[in-house]
Amino acid sequence: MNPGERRSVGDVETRELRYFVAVAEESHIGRAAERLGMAQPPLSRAIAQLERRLGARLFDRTPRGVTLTSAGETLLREGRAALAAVEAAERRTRRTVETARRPSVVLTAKAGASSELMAKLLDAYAAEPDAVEVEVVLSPPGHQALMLRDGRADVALLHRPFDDLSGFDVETLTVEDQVLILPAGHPVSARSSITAAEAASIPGLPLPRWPHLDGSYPDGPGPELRDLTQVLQLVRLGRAAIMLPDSARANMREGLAVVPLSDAPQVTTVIAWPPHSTSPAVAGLVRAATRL
Amino acid sequence: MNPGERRSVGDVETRELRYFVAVAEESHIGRAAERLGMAQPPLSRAIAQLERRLGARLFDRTPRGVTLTSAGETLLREGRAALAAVEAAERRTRRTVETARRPSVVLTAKAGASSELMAKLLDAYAAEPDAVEVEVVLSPPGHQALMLRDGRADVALLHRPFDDLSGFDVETLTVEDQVLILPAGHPVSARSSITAAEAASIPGLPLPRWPHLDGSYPDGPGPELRDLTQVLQLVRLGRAAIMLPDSARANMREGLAVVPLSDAPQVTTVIAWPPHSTSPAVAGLVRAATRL
DNA sequence: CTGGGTTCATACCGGCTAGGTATCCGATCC
DNA sequence: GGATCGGATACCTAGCCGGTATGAACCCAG
Repeated sequence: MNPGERRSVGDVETRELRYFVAVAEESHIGRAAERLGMAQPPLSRAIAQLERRLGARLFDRTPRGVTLTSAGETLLREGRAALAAVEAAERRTRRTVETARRPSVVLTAKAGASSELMAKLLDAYAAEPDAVEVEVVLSPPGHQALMLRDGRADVALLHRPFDDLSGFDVETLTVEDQVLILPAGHPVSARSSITAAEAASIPGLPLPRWPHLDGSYPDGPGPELRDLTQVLQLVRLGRAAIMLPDSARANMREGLAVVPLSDAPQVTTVIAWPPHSTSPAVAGLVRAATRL
Repeated sequence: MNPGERRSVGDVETRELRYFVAVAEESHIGRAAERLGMAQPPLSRAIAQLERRLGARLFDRTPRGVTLTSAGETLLREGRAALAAVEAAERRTRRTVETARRPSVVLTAKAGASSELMAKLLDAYAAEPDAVEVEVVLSPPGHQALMLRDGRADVALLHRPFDDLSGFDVETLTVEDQVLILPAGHPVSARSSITAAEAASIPGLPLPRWPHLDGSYPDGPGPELRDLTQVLQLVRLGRAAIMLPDSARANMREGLAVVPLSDAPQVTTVIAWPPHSTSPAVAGLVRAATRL
């Protein structure tokens, strides 16, 4: 074989994609190399080689690091999806032998939400004749879809419009309006309804900020929080307000008031699973969920 | 670094996936090696190594070749999807620089169908102010979804329930009933409707068989055909009948009769595109399509 | 039962390439 | 203008990937 053709154009390896994603996320080859546990020069070379192979400049080199070109942005988006798919293939293959020994199914849901729905779902499924063990993974908001994509979970409870449902098969479970939770006795709590825009600009009651998937926080005036109970405590103390789906009333204690939001999007809870799933346990969970 | 850990568990390369898929498809390591342009021993080793890494036996070795285990079937399904995703990442990245020079969008549709819809769509899109060149790729039935998945196309016209739409964003364009096309003058052509089961068992008029994605044909009595005009000719000659969506009447000539099918599933034509598409041309085509 | 054919596995070897170290170049900032 | 930071280049080493030769297990024919 011609040495120049040993690696035909159009044959990107996952290692290269991992390198690329690391560099893109760090915007810095040196730091990315450190994160990858390797030296900077080979990483520089690998990126350059990938750029040559793709016939596209992926980064603009600046004195402070590197920034993505538009081609790079495409590769970041698509490459992440591709890496998730490869990881999913790997995990699900491993899982196949595991579940053959002892059948089980991994269900993931947002920590601290849908607990009532979840309980009913688990009960309903457990009543099925061929029910297997359900491993429940409660992960931080927004991670459920990722876990489903990369094979760490078999089924997930997701929420429209917050989660990205693309690529999944879904079945709708509940649709709820959103409400604004604020301190009991606050003047606004007397109102019969409020708009999202108004809710976001109540003097002295900023909406809290939630972390992104990578752990960073958006800019804004509100407090940075990751825990729902923390937030509710803060609301009780008169330091914040928060928009939540209607079902959140269930977990509420004293000291809080509720005002319906007139124009906030409805929150849909769905059960989602990867397409082409062959697992009877997943099918059973979905069946149980839709029967609720 | 410890030599034994240079390649951490959980780090499958696309090359390995390609090897695995080839072996799975050939059910024969030697033939797969030939197809891959390599010798058999390294391929054997690569598969064994992959099995070790995944901790799962992927093939049962038989004296006549190899057969997939259940873990192998999982990896075949998931691995194909992962490879398509990697190829998509690569192609779309290349495409980004190409379309920056000269904007264009690749639309794929089933050869020999939807021609009227297609014409209207192209006209409607061309009328948009920022329309770009549309590269139409007519591919054999069933290939459209694949092309969309691996990045060879940007948008596709697909048909429920024939195409697998999972993983795509879609917008429904038309819904049609199916009809049975048979030779004019045939006794059955006098009926006002017919069931799919009846249509499949008309004496002397077998339904033709269509090739699978890999080019092989399903078993059955009907003729093996890949071309719609061929089929219609055969129908005219009184040698076959065929079930088609209602819109196929448009392309029909003399010598053919049409009987509505009472229980065949409706055929939905949709325009589909990969989720997270950032292409304004794709958005424009979708907009134009939904306005039809 | 025995010999040949088929198919995958093992043994061994060579070259490519991924990764390491040392160093350079270019830009920025005081 | 020197110091610093960050990426690129040069060069070397070793591991791995792929090739050839051969073994081992099984099937089938006679």
